[in-house]
Amino acid sequence: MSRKVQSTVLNRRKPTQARARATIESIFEATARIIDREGIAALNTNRIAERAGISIGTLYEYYPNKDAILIAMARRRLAEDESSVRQAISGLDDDGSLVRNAIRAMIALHVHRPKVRRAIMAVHLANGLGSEHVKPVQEIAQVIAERNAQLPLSGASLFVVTRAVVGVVRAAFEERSQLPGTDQLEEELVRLVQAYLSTLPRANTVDVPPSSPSALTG
Amino acid sequence: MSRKVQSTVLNRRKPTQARARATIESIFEATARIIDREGIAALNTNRIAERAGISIGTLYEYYPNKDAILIAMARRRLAEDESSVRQAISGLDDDGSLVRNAIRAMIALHVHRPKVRRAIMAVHLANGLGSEHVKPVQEIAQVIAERNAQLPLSGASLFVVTRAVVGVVRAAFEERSQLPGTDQLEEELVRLVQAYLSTLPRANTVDVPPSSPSALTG
Amino acid sequence: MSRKVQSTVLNRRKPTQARARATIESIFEATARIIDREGIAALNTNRIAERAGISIGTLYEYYPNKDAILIAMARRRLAEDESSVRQAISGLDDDGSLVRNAIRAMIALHVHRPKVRRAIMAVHLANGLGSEHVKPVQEIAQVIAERNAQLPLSGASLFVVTRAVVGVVRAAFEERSQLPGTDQLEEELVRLVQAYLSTLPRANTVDVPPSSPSALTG
Amino acid sequence: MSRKVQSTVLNRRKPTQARARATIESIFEATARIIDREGIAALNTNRIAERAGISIGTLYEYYPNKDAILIAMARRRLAEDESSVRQAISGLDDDGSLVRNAIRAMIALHVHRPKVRRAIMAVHLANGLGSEHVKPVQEIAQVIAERNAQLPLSGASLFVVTRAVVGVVRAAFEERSQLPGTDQLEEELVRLVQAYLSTLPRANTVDVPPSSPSALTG
DNA sequence: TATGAATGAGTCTTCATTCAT
DNA sequence: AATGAATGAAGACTCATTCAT
Repeated sequence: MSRKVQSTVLNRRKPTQARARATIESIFEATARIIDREGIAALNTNRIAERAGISIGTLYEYYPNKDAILIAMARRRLAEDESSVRQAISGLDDDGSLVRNAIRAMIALHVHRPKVRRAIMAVHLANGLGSEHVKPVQEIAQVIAERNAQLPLSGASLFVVTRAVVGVVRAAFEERSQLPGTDQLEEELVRLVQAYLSTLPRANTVDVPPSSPSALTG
Repeated sequence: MSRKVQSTVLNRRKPTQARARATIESIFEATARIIDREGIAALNTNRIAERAGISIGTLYEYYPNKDAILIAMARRRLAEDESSVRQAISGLDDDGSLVRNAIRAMIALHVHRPKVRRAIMAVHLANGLGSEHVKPVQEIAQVIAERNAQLPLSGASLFVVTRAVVGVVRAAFEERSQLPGTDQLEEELVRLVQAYLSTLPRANTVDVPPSSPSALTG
Repeated sequence: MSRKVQSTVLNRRKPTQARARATIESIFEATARIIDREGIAALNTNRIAERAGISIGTLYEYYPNKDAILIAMARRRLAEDESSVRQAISGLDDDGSLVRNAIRAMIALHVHRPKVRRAIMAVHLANGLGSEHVKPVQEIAQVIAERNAQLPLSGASLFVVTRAVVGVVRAAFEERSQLPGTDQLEEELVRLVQAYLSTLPRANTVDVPPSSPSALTG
Repeated sequence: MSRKVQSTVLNRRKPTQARARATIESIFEATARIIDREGIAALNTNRIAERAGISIGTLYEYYPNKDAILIAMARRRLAEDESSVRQAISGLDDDGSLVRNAIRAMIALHVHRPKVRRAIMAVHLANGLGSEHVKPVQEIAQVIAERNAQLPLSGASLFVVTRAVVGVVRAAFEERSQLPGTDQLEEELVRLVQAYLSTLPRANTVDVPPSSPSALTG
């Protein structure tokens, strides 16, 4: 991305970077649209380039291979997910609304193109990037842990709440059947998390210890 | 039509059926091994035939295309899963061990070649067979519901416990990180389910919160 | 067909031969039906056997390969064609009805499954059996020549009338458009042949010298 | 986008188009050669690409499948045929030479690789393109009709002359036997057509029987 | 004679990727 | 940087034919 650092004015690269960003955006958008409408089996680099309005050569100027595109999309999504949830719980105190807000934010993440999310996350995982997958979760957990010093969320417990929520949300969007609507889903998930946390051995007397909603994975 | 006229008319075709079953088995096993060792990207019909010790023509004698093999495997697995969990909870009363046993059985299902399970279930799902996917869960739920007449498990609640457990178990075997071992996993899941169920509005006064949702999918 | 000549009574093979004839018939019929309904591209030996109600092994007991079946069909048809036309003109004198009857007979040949006729004749031709293709024509020509000693039908003239009629009839059944019906076709063909023959240099004074209708090819 | 900026904008793509034309030509030529030398059974896309000196990928860049190549060849041939015959009769008056010239032109069409012509036309027909097949004939007929306003060529008559000529010419090149040479063929065909036309009911008193039916098909 | 499971060479076709312009 | 024609390895699938029973 920066091999040929030009010696000229700094703002001369701005248009270029802006253009690059636009190109990347069009690649991502084209990829997402194809997955969403035609399925991942119909995804190929030539088609991506075509739909993105660029040449196949240009595509390879930006990404060395097909998987790189999906992985980049997954990474960006993961980052966005983390910041979304972070923002949703920012400024919130440990008053019970923390869990609810985190859950609501997580559900919101899955509303948009769940098929695409699944596809890019699958590739991300299949490429051995499982660790990156979990990182955002971990980090959100830290935030929450800092705010609830007295909550001794063990690794196992954290894992369980976290994946339980993710699993339910994912399933809700995958199985487009007559299953719970978004609101009811939120209600039940909050109940699930609260119930689970309330059974955890407590360090002290805090009443309602919230959880790590996080678990942005998949 | 001659030479080896077998004793009965009935077993006249038995050797053929036995052979067919063996061939199918070898196809499944070869497929599983390839997925497990080389990843699903390395899976192709020629290789399956080769590893199965049959010709590519014979392979297509049994299955019309590659996906058909994966789908057949998924279906068989789903059936086996259902019967495993059914058996695990058979004869159990609603004394709390029901939930634990169901969960233990479900965890056990994922121990064996989780990578293969994921791959075949993904194809199964991707081929629009989501309904078949959910059926076993539904059926196990019936069994449990019959045993706990007073438990008013709403559709949404059933969905949530069910998918929560599945989600956690799946994640545990997918993310091969420093996550909970099998025993701890069981412990936490039982806690999760019991806690959730105990918060549900009850029809009557029964103490023990029942129901293993099982959720054998995925 | 007679490797193992049994030493027993002669009429013992009769049922066998009858059965063989029936089998061949079923093979021909199955082949024709497939070509007619699904096109020659859909024709394969396994399907022929299946539709004929015999095993693929039995099929190869009768014909050494796929083309042999088509060639046998073509030969049989050619023979039938010849005898049909022969019969149509048998006993007819050179009174003008000869041409008409021969033409009518030829048109009749094409009414039944023209698609099949085309397919088998193409294979017959493609296998270098062009000479057999022409033979029936030649033979009918002899018959006619015998009856019209004074008509000096040169080889070229014979070829031309013959193929002209065949060409028109074939086209009429191939191009299923709004083209002439069978009756009008006959009328025009008779006119064509009569007109052509009347221009030929004559040996003597005969008024209306008819032609060789024959040309059963294709 | 740079380096060799060609003079005009227009010819900017000309080299590309010229190359494309050359590639198509090489595909056609390779296909024709294979059919001619090894028969249509030996024709496959890999071999076409090889003989054409291009990669199989490039072949599919130009044509989506094997039949498309044959159909394109047939269409081009049909167009060439039409223009050849049109040119042969252009400027000719209705003096008898019109028929002879049209026939001569039609015979000429079949001199070059009749085997190839047959093969591509068969595929063209088999793909339900029969209407295209007949169109050139129809159009030439119009030209002739315009020049012989008083000739009331009925649909049936037109069909008959037309297919008769085509049938004879085709047979002459298909059956490579001891049949008429090109010159004699022309002679006989002219005689055939003239004779037939002279028997048609005439609108008025014109002596010379006109009309080359042409019939470029097949 | 009949059977039909098994064979595997042969084809078609796709698509990620390269590179000359 | 951008282009897009060309590449060809790879993979899905067919079907004529064989042969053990």
